[in-house]
This record gives sequence, C-alpha cells and structure tokens, in this order.
Amino acid sequence: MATAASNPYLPSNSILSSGSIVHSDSGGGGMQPGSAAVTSGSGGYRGDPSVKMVQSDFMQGAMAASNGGHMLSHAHQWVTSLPHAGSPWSSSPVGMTGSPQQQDVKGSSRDDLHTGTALHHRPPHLAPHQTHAGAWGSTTAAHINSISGGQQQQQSLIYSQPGGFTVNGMLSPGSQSLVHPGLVRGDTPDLEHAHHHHHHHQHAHHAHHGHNSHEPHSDDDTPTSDDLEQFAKQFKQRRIKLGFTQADVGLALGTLYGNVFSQTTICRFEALQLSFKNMCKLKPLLNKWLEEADSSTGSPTSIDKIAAQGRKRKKRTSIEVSVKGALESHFLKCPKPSAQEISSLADNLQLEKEVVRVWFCNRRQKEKRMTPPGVGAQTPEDVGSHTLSCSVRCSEWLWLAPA
DNA sequence: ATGCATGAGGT
DNA sequence: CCTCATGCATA
Repeated sequence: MATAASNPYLPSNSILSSGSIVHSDSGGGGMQPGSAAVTSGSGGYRGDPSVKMVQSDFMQGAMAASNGGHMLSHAHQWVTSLPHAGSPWSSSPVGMTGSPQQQDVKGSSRDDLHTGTALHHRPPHLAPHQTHAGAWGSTTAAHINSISGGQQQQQSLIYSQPGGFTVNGMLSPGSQSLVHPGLVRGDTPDLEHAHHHHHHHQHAHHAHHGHNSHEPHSDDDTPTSDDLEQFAKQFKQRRIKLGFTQADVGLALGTLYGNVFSQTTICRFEALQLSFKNMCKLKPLLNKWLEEADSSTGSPTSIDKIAAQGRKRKKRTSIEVSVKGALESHFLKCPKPSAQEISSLADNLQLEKEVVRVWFCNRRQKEKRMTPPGVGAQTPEDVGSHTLSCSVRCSEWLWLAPA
C-alpha cells in the first residue's frame, strides 16, 4: 500500500530558514516530539512534502552496549537533496542517479538526468614508484591495511596536475568513444548467475600460488571469499598508490562501463561489507579499472553523469543510542518482527513505524555482509597475525563456503 | 566509514 | 512486507 507513493517530487528548492521546527506530522505515525528520535513526518513524506526545516542534528552513538541516553535530537527536515556538499574536494561524489544496469534495470524510475558536466577526476601522478609487479604478485604481500585509511582518500592525497595525464575514465585504445550508460548494456558483465552449482570444498587454505599476479579465477569461476578478500586489499592498495579516491573510482567505473557507483559502494567493497553476491558482481569491474589505471594511458575522455537535483529525501533520522540499544535487543530476540510487533515497538520507542521497520531491514542486511564487524580494523600489530575474517558469527558465512 | 533511506523485484 | 543493491547525508 505504501508503495503507491507516486510523488514526483517537485524541484522546489526553496531555501529555507533555519531553525524552524515546525514539521507537519502526517498523523500517520504519531511521533512525539523530543524523545526517541527525530525526524519528520511519518510515512507521508512522499505524499505531501511541504515543509522543510533545517536542523542540524548531530551526535550519534557508537553501538550497542552502553546506553548513554542522549536526548538532544530535535526535529529534522527533509532536504531537497541539494547536490552534495559532503566533500568539497574537487571531485564531489554527487549523486549519480541513473542506475542503469543489468539486474536492476530499474534505472527508469529514478532520475536519469545527467548533465554532461565534465570535470572532476583527479590526476594521480603520485605513484611513488609503485612497487608494481612485485607488490601484489607475492602471496600475501597485501596487508598493511590501514584501518584508518578512511580519510586519506578524500581530502588528502595531494596531487598536482600532471598535465595531460588524466587517468580516470580511460577507455581502451580503440574505443575512445565513451560508453554511454545506455549503450553499455549488452556487454554488461553478467558475472552473477543465479545459480552456483559446482562444489569444491572450502577451507581456509591460503598461501596459494606465489606466482602470478592474480588469483586463480578461471574467468567465470566463482571467487572464494578468500579471493575476494585478497582482491579487495590489493585493490585498495593500488588505488591509493595511484592516488585515487573511492569516489574517483566510482565515477571512473561509470566512464568505463556506464555503471557509476558512489564512494559508499567502493568503500564497502574494499571493506568487504557487501554481500558475497554483490562482491562478485563488482569485482570484475574494479579489476578492469585496476588494469586500466595501471597502464594508465591517459585518455582525456571523461564523461560524467551528475545530476539529480531536487530529489526529495527524508532526512536521516537520528536514533538515540539508548533506543538503538533497545532495538538491538529486540533484534536478538526476533530479527523479523511482525508488522504488529513493529508497531508496538515503534510505539514504545516513540519512533515511526516505518523507521523501525527500516531499521530491522538494515539490521538484517548488516548481518549478511561479509567482514564480521570488528575484523575490519586490525591494529597494526595484528597485521601479522591476520586474524582471519571468520571467527565470530560464522553463521553468516554460509555463502563463502559453497560446499 | 556508516547510519538511515529509497526502490526494484519477489513472495 | 521482505530482500538486495545502492547511495545521500553524516559523524
């Protein structure tokens, strides 16, 4: 039912004065002011957006455990989704909106207005004489994963215009024309088939071939979780050495294949925070990018698709730490509460039902990702040990062991 | 780097 | 309503 929210958000991007707190509660959910979380209208935001207010919410908690109990949230607003602002760096991650693609050819309903604004891409040139070949050719040479590598990417990474060395959406020599999002459909790498038969035992027998630069992917052989882990590390290292940010890569992929991805996705890939299937799907693309970037033959070809303005998006609801704890608690008891349970829970926590529902959905998804939480960040000292990713909750790792 | 959100498909 | 892939907005 809710699905019927057909609302062509209007491009009304009127500025709004800050500080207003009025929000039109849509009466649907019934949210109480000042308590659990704040956000705006209940389920009716898509239906009648008329208010927008500014509010700088902040704070956020760590995770479970201690229930601090801050209650500083206030109302939120619905932003008219103005073009980014998050990273003022040259290449802004803008919202690419077309999601043209194979499996989710859905791209249609979303906004596909891409303006041909070109410009971004940072010239790497950095490469302090990368350890080419030798680097990842070695067995487990990859490590050093900078746990805090999180920020290095965006802001740092100095780069000076090398002048005529824009490596980004370089195309293969020959097909200099850019791939249009729409065209690249026939060759879309269908890496994922809905069936994975095959057998082959699993086992954590790393230490594979100390030769060659890549893993043993005979092409369409489904990579093992180990392969993915290895690849992700390699990828990250290379990417950084080349001086690209995650956002850059995402855009470059769009240039190369027509499939643009956001910084978020690249980040998650590197951190193995995607589903196995999703990882498999992206690997080929990133792999290709790596190759291209490696032999960067600067082709000044760069197309971008930026666009999407005036998209109405509900402002992110800030859920208080204590409330999160409560939700977490219930999740452990019942990961899939019924609609009614959700309602009641929402009522207790003074949250919109929809928010609670979504929370559970996201929570479940999180549970399905690779990299068990906690393993993503290893302390430098731990690098040697290499506590394999699988230890706690191996339950999720069913996929990686397609026995 | 992540939390909350949107949407396309699938039941 | 759920799952899944993705991403804007944030911390």
